[in-house]
Amino acid sequence: MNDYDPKDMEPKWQKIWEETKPYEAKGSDKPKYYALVEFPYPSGEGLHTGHVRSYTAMDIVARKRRREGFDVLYPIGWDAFGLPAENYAIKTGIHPSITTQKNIETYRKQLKALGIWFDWSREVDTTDPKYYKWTQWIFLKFLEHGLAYKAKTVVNWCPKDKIVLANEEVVSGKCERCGTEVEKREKEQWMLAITKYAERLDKDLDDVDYSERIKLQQRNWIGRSEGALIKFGEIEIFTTRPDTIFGATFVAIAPSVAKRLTGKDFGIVSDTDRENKEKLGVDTGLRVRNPATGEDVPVWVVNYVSADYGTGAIMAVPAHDVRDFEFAEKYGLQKKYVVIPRIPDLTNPHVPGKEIVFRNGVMAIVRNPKDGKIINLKWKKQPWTTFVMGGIEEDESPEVAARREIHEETGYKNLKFVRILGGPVQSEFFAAHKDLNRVAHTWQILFDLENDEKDEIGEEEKEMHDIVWVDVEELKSVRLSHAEAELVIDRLVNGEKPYTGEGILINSEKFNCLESADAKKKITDAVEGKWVTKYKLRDWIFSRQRYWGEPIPVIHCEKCGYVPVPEADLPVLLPEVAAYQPGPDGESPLANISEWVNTTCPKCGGSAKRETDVMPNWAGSSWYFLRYADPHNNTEFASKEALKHWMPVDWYNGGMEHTTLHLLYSRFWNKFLFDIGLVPQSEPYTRRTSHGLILAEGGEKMSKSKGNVVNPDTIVNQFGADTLRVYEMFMGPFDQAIAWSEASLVGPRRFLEKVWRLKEKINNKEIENKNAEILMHETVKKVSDDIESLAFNTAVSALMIWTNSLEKREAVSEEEFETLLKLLSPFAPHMTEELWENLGQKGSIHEEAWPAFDKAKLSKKETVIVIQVNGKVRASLTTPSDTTEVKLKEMALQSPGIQKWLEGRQIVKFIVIPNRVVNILTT
RNA sequence: GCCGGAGUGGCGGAAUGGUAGACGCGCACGACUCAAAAUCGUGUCUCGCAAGGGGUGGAGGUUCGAGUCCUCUCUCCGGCACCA
Repeated sequence: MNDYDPKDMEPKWQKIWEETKPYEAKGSDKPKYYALVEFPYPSGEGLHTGHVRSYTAMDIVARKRRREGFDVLYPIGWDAFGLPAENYAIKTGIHPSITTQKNIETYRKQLKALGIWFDWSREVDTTDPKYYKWTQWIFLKFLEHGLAYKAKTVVNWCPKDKIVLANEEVVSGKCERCGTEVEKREKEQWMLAITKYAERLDKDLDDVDYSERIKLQQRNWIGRSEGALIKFGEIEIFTTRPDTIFGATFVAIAPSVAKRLTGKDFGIVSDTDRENKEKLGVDTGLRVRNPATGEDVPVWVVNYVSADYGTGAIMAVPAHDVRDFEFAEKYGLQKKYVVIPRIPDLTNPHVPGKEIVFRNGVMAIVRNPKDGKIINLKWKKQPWTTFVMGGIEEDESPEVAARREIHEETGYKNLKFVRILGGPVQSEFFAAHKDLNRVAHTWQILFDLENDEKDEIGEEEKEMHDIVWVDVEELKSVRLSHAEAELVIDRLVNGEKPYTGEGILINSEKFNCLESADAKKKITDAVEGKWVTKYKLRDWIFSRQRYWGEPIPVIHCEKCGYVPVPEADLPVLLPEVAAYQPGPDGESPLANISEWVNTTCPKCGGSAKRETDVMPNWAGSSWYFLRYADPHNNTEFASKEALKHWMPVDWYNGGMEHTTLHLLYSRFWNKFLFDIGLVPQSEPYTRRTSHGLILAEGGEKMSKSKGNVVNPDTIVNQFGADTLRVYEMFMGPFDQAIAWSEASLVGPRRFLEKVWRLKEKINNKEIENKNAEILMHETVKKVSDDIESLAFNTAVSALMIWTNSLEKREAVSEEEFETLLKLLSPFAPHMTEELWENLGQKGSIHEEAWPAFDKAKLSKKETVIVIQVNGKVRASLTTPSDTTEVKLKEMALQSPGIQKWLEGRQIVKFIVIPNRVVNILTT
């Protein structure tokens, strides 16, 4: 009975498909569909479960598309340059290409055993000279258009291994291999000017269908921001907050900028890439003019400004920037408040039509240092509790005003000024006792009581309020009648923090009372600054001092400089080396082969040296999707016709971890090739989605070192490829990380067995009844829709529900069974093909048209209506669909068990939502 | 610190503002069996004998009705991080 056995069935069909090649893209007249997954790095560990997740998902999409009438391209290849093969070569002396080819063989076998229908005739391999010839060729195009250049950059250097390390080889500042502390070294490197494309890489995201989190992550990475370039004397600074310029009390510059300016080394090292680094700085002695205030301000060299963002110089505004604040506190530099928050009192808002009256005020926080208690005033005629407060008179400083108010309102006279709590705020409220709308700029000042000595206060004041002493904890629960109470208490408890938000300008001469947003450009204009856009994105360091990569096709000649290798001489082949160790000065191992390095200059014919750096392993993957269109072309990287036919990629699925590097790099290459007229679209991918990580059973990351890696082969052997595929689709939402669960695999396996057994129930009768037919059409719709929205888990669930229902029946019609198989076939291609054959069908189920649903057959005859009384479910009712409201009301009242809820009550209202709910509201 | 995402049974997870827990795993009981496995059936949020009550991290709010919308808050995950 239970004779479902994938062991023979799966290899059998794989062999047949291998021979009939149903998966090859034809380039026919049918509409094209290009489905793409990230090609794997063929590591020694073999395929992992994450590959299966992504590849199966797109396999399902690709199969569905084919059956919807598309000519589908779903290719695969190998991103085969990379460190593991090279490190293995250093250890064993085995050439990386041998290791790589062996691994590719394994991957191929594994992928085929999963029944994924890749177009194997279009395989690409980035390490194949026929492929990397064109990677080199594209590099020469970059060079030709001035987008590849040499520059000195800082690299990670392991002094023991004498090797330049990739960032991923540096683990908490140490060499991953030998544990030696990594040093920073300057080195001349090839760069690609991706920053020239920053604006378009950002803006063009508007027009592509990437999931929001992908777009967001790319935008953050590109880091567009607008701001002003403003000259402080000879120093030009960049700021996004020109509205705070009146508070710029010094200028901070990066060490290299200081050196350039003064020729001196101040012993400060720029260290902007380490977290929680203590801020350090030295006064250069230079003074420059703040163009807004006209005052001279000091110039400091600091370690927290980096030379390569903006201009390497900033105007420091301690009152409104956390970093400047921290630095100014440490070195005792001046702080000036120029932007204050607007705090409208929501419980007591401005009354429209009433006069608006402005005042400068103070709020005095009077503390008894003995017990830490604070004075509150409890007002007698108004429901208010406040601190001591009042207006600042002409010629008064805030402190003097505060002392006067304290004396008037409390009688205390011996007070010690402690500190200003923070910058003033603008509160906006309706002053009921004066019948006016108040806009107040209020300083908060903390005083300690020196002693109890106090004068008698006036009768008038006494009548107004009582004095209450409250400790800080209680303060939080007192409902203080200040809009800014929360801010003030925070400043009192946690100390001052700079106000970095936008707000209203003060102390800014003619710009006072403007809003920040408004003031930014006005001030920039006034100081003759320039409004500019900046990006965080940096140019791409394109050199690697390694062996296993594409040689950079450039020759250096003493006379002619850097000369591109002529196109006819491409590819520059990776030479055989005796050892894979780096060169004596950390160069690539290629530097050790003098007969390869020494060559002649293509320009002047004199002696010259080859570039020994190779490309990063991001190079080959930056354009592989183009090569798939025309993988065997020997004269072009891909023909224009082929590109025009297949590009753009309609749907590209891959890992979230490639969002910022690979995805951005490949968009950049594609845009460049578009600009020089070699590819047809500016954006390579129409739609991009990401699958979630598959974690190990305990929720940790799978890793070789933890020994918790699940090998797909084991699962295929034990359960079959179809079960593995269905399981991975069913396990949870596709875009979320999820833990592997061996125990849960039996569910999908049982489901497939159940489908398998259904064949016993087939007869040729019509579909049994209307409900069965509805379920069929519902399932067709649900599965079709869910595949499009990557909701594979609920698609499988819908198939299970239908299967369970069919299984309970005596007999199943042929139409139902065939439809079920068709829907299931992209998920479980082998067993459905087998069952299809058993049915006596000619040809492959995978060539059958995708099932369509009939909209008219989706609507149910009967609907369950929920009856609520006062929002609580009290009964339910099966009614013909689309019963009218009036009828529903009637039926609801008559339905059993409802009357008792209505006894002794008056019905106030009916809420009737047809086909859903009747809610009866009573008194 | 900043920017995202997520918190629902024993577990993975469902749920256009309309019966919370679909589907699957696990578990319990039953059928079949000499027995077991497999399979099938029934049950499985929680308190309660029941009638009913409570329940989607927590506190408020909007609504006839909130897992879903709004405000605040806690926790976890991801990304960026002295970016001016």
